[in-house]
Amino acid sequence: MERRIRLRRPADFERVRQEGCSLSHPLLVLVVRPSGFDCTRIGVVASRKIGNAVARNRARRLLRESARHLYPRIASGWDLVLIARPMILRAKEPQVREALALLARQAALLE
RNA sequence: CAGGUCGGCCAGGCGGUCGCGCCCUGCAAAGCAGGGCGAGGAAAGUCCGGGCUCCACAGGGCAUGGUGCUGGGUAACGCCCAGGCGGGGUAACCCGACGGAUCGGGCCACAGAAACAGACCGCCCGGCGAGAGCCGGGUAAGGGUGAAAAGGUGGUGUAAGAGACCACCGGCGCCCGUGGCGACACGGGCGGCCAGGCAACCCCCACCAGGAGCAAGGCCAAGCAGCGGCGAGGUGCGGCCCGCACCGUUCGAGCCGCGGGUAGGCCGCUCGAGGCGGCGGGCAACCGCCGUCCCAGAUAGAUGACCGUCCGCGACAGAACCCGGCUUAUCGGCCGGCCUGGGGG
RNA sequence: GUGGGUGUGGCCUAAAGGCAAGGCACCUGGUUGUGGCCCAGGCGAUUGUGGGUUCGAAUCCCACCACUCACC
Repeated sequence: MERRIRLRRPADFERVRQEGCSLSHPLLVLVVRPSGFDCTRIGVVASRKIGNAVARNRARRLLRESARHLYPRIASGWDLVLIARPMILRAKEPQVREALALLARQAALLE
């Protein structure tokens, strides 16, 4: 997933998590807020609760890969933050993608 | 063959599709195309040591902290190598904070007479007493206590005894000789056995250490607003004092409280005490010379997903300025040296 | 990145190198018509883990683990 469509700055993360709406699933949490631009940007978070550095990297990679496959079908003009939950370490990529698609449909971002 | 011990190495492979970061080249550019590179042996814990950067410059004294057999290696070390000594193991081999207890202070619970100073039961002598025994003195062999109580055996000696004396053995101190750079070892002589342990208690001795840390430090851009109180000292060095320098005591350094602004980008940023190969020196750690290679540089933080296939369904685990060590975690596999036991030729 | 702190029964705290103490909780009995309060008795500890120093370690030293705080 290219960096230009990623959330980068700490202030962006702070704004989305303060002002956005959140939807949860056992594997992850999705936070949504209108971006004010045409494009949609996505940020990925794994806290120390997930585990050590290897586990946190694994969780972020799963979320990024799922978002990459779904990105063309997601509506434009939103900022998304994906937060990993501990259960995600036991899942494989298609399950994570399915969970993300479910949350995106609930948020009316996906068809 | 079995068991042990020491050392070194590997860390799923191959093929395909989609995807990520950096660098180079081409195109005028957003970008696209091609090529190259892309986590570890511990990247970890942050327990030590250095490089690098800033703190204006260096000095003296007192503290504080660390290390602790000897020699060597190294940029340096609390690391490594070799050796000595002590301990463990049949052995290969492993382990060791391993300087000083007559400078001084402190501690050694309980038990025990007594924990570094003395005598409870004993033994012996003298006196008293009809006697049991009592009093005074000598003694430290035997008993008892304890983790620890004036070296062991045999003799001489004695009232009873005792290194009081003698022989041998063991330990300690001093002196001399030999070997070794040295720690130390071996041999000889003398001395008295005056008599403990703990310095991972203070301490003494020797050696070492200025402070902070890449959020160091430098550049660019953007933004802002002051007010009130205390006030003669404050800052540069971290602990203190001296010295030196700077700012300040009318125009107010600094501190405290309230309030206001920013949290973007670039450099540092990877070529290094570097890897590999050869030759030479050294027992080794390691060093020198020559050749050759370029091997992550991210900044919400790049290595992943899916499919096929093989083995045994693959552990611990992710660079964040860089190196040298230590320690800890780790499924399993491969190679080699040595030791012990058994069997065969 | 740097520098501190803590770890003791289920919980909260004690303990100058010498038998790990107390309160709450829990259990049993008493008191009461019943429960609480109260009284008596009892159970319950690898002192975070592993080594070392010492005759002897919760205490001293080293390494590790977990939690936690402060600063930039």
